[in-house]
Amino acid sequence: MSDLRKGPFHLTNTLTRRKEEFIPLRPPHVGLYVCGPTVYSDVHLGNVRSFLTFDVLYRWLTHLGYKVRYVRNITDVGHLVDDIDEGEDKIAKRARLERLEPMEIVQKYTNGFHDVMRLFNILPPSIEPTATGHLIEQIEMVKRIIDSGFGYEANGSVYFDVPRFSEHHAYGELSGRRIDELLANTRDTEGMAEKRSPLDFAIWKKADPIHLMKWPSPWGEGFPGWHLECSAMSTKYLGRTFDIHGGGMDLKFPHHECEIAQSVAADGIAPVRYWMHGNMLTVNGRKMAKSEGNGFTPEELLTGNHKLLEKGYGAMTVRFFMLQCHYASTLDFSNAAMQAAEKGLERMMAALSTLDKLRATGSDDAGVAALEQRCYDAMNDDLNTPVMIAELFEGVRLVNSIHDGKIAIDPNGLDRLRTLFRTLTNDVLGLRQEQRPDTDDRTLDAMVQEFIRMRAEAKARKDFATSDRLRDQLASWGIILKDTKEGTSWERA
RNA sequence: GGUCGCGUGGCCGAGUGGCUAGGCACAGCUCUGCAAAAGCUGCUACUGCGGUUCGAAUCCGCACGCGACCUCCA
Repeated sequence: MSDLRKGPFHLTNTLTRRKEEFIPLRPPHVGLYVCGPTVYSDVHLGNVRSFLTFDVLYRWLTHLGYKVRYVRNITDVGHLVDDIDEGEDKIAKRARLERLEPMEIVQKYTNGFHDVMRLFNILPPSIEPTATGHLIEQIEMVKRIIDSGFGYEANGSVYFDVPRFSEHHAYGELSGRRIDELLANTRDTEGMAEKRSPLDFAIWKKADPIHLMKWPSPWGEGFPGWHLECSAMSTKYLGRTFDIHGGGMDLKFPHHECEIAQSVAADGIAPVRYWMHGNMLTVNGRKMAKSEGNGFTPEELLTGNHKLLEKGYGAMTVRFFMLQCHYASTLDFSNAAMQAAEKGLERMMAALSTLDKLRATGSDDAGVAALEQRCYDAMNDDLNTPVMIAELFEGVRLVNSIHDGKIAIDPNGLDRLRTLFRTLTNDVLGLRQEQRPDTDDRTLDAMVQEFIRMRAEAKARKDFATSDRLRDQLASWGIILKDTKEGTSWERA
């Protein structure tokens, strides 16, 4: 944990709405829970942003030396489509539409989700539990809630008694809601006859005979309520109280508010010490969402085959683009911003490989120690990736200047610079060279190298007409040559 | 309607009561046979109107504009 000396880590706790020093319950262990996807359709770029935010958190905590148990669930049952009482399970609905067994839907979109996570270099969690795999834990939790007096059964379903709970505990603390205001804003209570209050939410739902996904329980055949799985599974793997719970801003209410209420009701203790919420990705100022129809899938992003996309963009470009904005701010997607990110990432990755060629000839560290400290300060200040990236660009300038012989650095400084750069860009930010199938193609590379050789020969005999013709020919195929002291390299336009 | 948040230079986006990120774009210069790449230099912004202060983009109030949540959503 030597890195912890570089300063305390602060993060914004959305429960207190303040930036707080992060002190784990049982150092060096950290318990982290993040709400995962509901696997009934393809993930879109907005989802990716959220998982990316917590990926960086996970990477940073790990880098600081903490032993992180990172739990991110797969929701494979429980979300209703329409109204609270009349709705159909999302996965069951999808299964009906696609004429598949519900678990086929679950598997299909879970696989897709994992593919996307890999594409964006988002690390897998330590545990990835599913709701259907934890029915017993959920049923037990419902029992505890009933026993504590905050749950009641009605016609085979079990509801959480919000008004009663709020008489004893602070319901609405996380999202800043007041129960009387919530009641005043309640819409029509049609079809909610079973519930004592419109604010109550289902923790167990009775399944009608044709329902596809259902399990036996003390209250009859049914399925767990939507908020329950996170509470049950976080308790199982991280304990009744754990360090950090993350999720998208849009889950704050009611999902996370309900989680708190359930845990307090069942176990008598607040489940989470630090709540973290990532902000939304927007398109033309509007939240990217399935329901808005303004989302696109990673595949469309890569191919550029979508009306919002002027061209295709690599996964690493997107990752870099997102990291240039603080996680708590909204980020607007635009082609101009993506193209700027593409250029910036290229420059940074180029510096990373230039680093290998540098030689230490100086007598001091050229400011590397100070640069390192600024990078750590930025990350320790609520994961301020945009500021750290700004510092890294100062590092890029330093690398290039050393390469050009304009600045000298001593061996220790160079070592430190290499370690710093590789660690922060690869391990912490999770950036790597964009996977460009074309440039990885050995045949293509061999062909281009032959052109480069022919051009070098032409240049050697000052036949610039020929050398330029070769270069222009490559350019017309989208291959750009770059002459350096070490020779000529190439890249895709 | 209720709650919360935002409004920064051509674009994207950080940010602290005073010293005023970074990327992209643009312009000039250096290097180079030319170009690209790289380096250097320039471009000095903070919605409007009041107020607090020696001093505010940063604090307070009002106005305007935008968004999120209040129903599933990362």
